[in-house]
Amino acid sequence: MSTLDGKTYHHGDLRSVLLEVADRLLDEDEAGTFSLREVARRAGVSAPAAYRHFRDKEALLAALASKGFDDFALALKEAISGAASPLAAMGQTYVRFAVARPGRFRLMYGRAISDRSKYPELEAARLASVDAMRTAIAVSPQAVADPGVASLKLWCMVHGLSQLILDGMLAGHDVDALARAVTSGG
Amino acid sequence: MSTLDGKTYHHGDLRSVLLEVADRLLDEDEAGTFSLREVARRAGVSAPAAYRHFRDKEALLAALASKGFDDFALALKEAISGAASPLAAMGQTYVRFAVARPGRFRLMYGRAISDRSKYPELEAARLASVDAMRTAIAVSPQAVADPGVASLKLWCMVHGLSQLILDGMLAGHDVDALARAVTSGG
DNA sequence: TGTACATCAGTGAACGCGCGTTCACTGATGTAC
DNA sequence: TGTACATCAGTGAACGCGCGTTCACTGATGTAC
Repeated sequence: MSTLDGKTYHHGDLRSVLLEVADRLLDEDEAGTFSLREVARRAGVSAPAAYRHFRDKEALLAALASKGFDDFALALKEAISGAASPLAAMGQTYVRFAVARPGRFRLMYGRAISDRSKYPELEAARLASVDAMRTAIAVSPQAVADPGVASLKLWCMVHGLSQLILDGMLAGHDVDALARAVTSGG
Repeated sequence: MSTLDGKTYHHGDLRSVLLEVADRLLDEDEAGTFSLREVARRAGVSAPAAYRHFRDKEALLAALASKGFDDFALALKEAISGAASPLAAMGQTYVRFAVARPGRFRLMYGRAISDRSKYPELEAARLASVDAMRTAIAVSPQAVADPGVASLKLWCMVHGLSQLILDGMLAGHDVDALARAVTSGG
């Protein structure tokens, strides 16, 4: 049952392994254009094996993106809670998250998944991260006239900054400094 | 020399035609993943013919993106000049430009062109549009403490908003209203 | 005005590639008795 | 404890596809004399 390298014919936890491998591939191939075959290859498994665990390639990407949003929401919540300036903390965390793993961020927000409504858990995970951002406004010590507009602005600002950095439009600038400038009051 | 449909063996202006066709394709295929072959097909020409006019597929994309930034800079300048609120005008124009033709916007700011430094005219065109944005701050009647930070914020905000709209994260909202909210003072 | 010739801008065929996915299959596992 | 059998989770081969690009070519054009 066990082969020399400890693998069995039945893999045991192939689904997790495929997700891990794909997640790592996102760092090599930021466009997220890696192939299912490549994922299977690196997992040491034949390509069709993947179809035991995912309906198709997009389903794998969706699972990956969901995980991304889960991590994202968690990171945002942690950063916000107890921070002297929740806005700044949130902004910095947002941008750092994007910059740390551009491929993952692009997958989360990009159009690689054509119809997000097919993946309810993905939408749920995404909304949890939106919620975390709203919280940053709500718990902010600065009084805000219109929380709705304020959080929209904040979101646009940190998202725009992240995208511009990822797309190389702000090369040569310090990421944290940019994030700080953008979330500074006013 | 003339065939029935008015075409000659030597096309005359194939380069322009290819660019036009590709530009139109950007509207059908927002990801910009259309193939060179498809462009040639629609231009009524064999695929290799394109190589008389572009080094490779990326060169065609770069030419397309350059044209996009030219149009963009022009639109921004026009919107700003003489506007009561240059900031709002600029923001609205930015977002409208993105929303009007998502494929083109994505090509301009995305990573379809892997090494932008290979296309100096593309960078020049892009910088012209950045300049237009700086102008919006400079000519703004509101006094601004730090024009550098202010224009960074503005840019991030309108770019982020554009991206979020294009990525379907703000479905159901009115684009102009969003743009107005985001560029409103404060 | 005619002609020889270089050059330009197309052509169809082909190369090599890797993809997503399906198929019929087989080895491994778990369970009922 | 043994065994028959259903089910699960892999396999290799294959399908059909379209891609970017190169090749040797040919038809069209422009120019020098």
